[in-house]
Amino acid sequence: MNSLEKLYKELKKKYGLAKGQWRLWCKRLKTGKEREEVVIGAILTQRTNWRNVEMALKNLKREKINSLRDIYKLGPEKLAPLIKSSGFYRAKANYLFHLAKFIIENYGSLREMKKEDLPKLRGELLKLKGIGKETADSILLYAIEKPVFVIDEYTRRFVKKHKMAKKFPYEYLQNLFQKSLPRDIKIYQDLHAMIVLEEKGAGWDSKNPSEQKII
DNA sequence: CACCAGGAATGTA
DNA sequence: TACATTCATGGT
Repeated sequence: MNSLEKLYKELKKKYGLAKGQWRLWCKRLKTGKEREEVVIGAILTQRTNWRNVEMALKNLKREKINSLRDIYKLGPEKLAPLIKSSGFYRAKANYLFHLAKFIIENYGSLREMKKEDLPKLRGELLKLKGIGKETADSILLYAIEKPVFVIDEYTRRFVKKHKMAKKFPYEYLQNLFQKSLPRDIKIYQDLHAMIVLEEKGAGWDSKNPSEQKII
């Protein structure tokens, strides 16, 4: 067992089962609706805290905008004011609209998207404006359920803290995680989620645990 | 008013 | 390829 697998087991002991509320969040991904919300959240949360994203999501729900298809039909101009609280809202409205448009026009749904292979999907997502590696991989791992490890600031901190590497480019770290772990979507999701909890320190928002940001 | 929030795109060597 | 700089906004 390598050192990363050991860290994984330790985190699991700490956050698994007893304190495993975050598992509820993962289970909710079973529904297509929740997976679409992951896509929406992935864009809205860029350079913004999750609380502001929640307000935006609430606005969308109030207007009955619950799916990527709804966003596609709505258009960026009408979308922008609804997501104002998430910051950078004009840019994000465009990013999100074009992402929804891409998914709906080319695949129809996330479920259909999953049938395509990972490198092709990743390449397609990265071509879209406003979608970089972290956002693309978040969508791939949590919404489409492809085995790709997400590297974010929390992951970088984690790597530094445990002296797992001396350089920190995205692909290098991604490869480090993927070659040290079984190629398993669930493990990638679990570990990434626990790293976020661990590095974030604060743990769960007691008022609203199910909405805790993980991706 | 300063600073924060889990990025992305572009420039540069 | 890898690191530095620029851009983009509401909330507190």
